[in-house]
Amino acid sequence: MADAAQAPESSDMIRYPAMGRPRDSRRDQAILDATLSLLTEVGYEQLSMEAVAGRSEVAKTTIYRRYRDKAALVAAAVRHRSPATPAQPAGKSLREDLLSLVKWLARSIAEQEVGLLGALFAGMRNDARLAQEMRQILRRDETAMTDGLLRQAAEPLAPGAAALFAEVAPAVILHRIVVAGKPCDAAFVAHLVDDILLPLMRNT
Amino acid sequence: MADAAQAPESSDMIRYPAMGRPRDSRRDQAILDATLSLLTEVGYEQLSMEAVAGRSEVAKTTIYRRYRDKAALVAAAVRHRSPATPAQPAGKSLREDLLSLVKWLARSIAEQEVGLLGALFAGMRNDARLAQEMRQILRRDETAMTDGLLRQAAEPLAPGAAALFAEVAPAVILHRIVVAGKPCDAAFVAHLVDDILLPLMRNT
DNA sequence: TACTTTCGATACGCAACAGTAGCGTAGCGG
DNA sequence: CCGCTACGCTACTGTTGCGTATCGAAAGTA
Repeated sequence: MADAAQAPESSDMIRYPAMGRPRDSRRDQAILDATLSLLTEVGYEQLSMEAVAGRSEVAKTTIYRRYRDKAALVAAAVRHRSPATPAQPAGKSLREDLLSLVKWLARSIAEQEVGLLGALFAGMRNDARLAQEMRQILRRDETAMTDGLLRQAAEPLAPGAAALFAEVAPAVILHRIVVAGKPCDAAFVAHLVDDILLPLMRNT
Repeated sequence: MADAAQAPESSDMIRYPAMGRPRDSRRDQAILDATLSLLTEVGYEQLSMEAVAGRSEVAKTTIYRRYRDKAALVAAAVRHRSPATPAQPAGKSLREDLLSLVKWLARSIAEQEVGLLGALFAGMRNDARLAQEMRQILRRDETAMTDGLLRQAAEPLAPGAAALFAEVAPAVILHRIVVAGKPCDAAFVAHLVDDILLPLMRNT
């Protein structure tokens, strides 16, 4: 049992053998970290196994001993990604809660999720399974966030309000970053909260 | 003057010489059409010059005679794209107008813009100029749409209402298609109009 | 110690693709 | 007719990148 916990063995990972020299778990970690960071930086197509090997300071053979091919490696890295939960603010007022939540969300999307989304766009044509996996990951973050909002809100919220928030806030932020190409500064965050989110959530 | 009109010569195009056999404009058209359709199908990275040559039934040399490289070809194709304006509905009620407009917008995004956005994601890292060009194209469609809405609306609209529509509607549609991975069916269109857009625009 | 497996290093084989070059032919203008 | 260019075709160079093979050394286990 304890041994099994030390060898996580995601479903994409090639089975760990019982005999001989054991694998180095620090190399497991280094490979996944390098894959994830490169994925967000350059996207799926531009991600090369050689680059992963270089950044993780590991021989290419060491990667292929663990993962069958590039798709399996990327899937494992995405699955391995830590959830990234927002700091829960002490709910003083609904507006303050939303402001801090949207500010965190904008940072999170700009820094990480845009890269993942690029990979999603590119990969969804070639590998539907990988695309589905990424959608799951992205949704996991968003639901974790709205759950916290619903639990700690300063005002009692209608059940549909949190769902509306989850539907609208990430969408508008993403659209601004990618399509408009403008930064999500403090003015934009305030605009999103005051002109869009608060009217919607109070109206429900 | 008339001759200049027949030879559009976009800025990415290699200059058309004054002597010798003239270029065939049908080949110009076929090259740009093939490039654009392939771009929306497979994205920028996966777009190969060989595929463009094959689909347009043109030799690869004929492409390189016109465009310096792949980036110039794609930029010219994107710039050449026709605006795709929505059918303007006879404004019976604001809700009807919004329903038909959102329905058209959802179809348009699902069929074309997702592919262009994929190219945008991929290209924005390698070629900032190309990314800027694509943003311009995408915005051109959206502003054309909101202008029509503001002009023909059944109810008088606040000046901020059309801007809110342009900011929220494409964002939520895109988010649903890409992140949620669900189709924009009639139920979703009604939900978007009744639960999000109408409350927002009436409140302004 | 014998056996098994990991790990790094390097070199491959293979395919895809960008971009170029040369050749022969087809059109257009002077 | 002559000069110029477009066009298709084929072949070619150079690069990139996936995935494999091999070898020797290291590190566990029986």
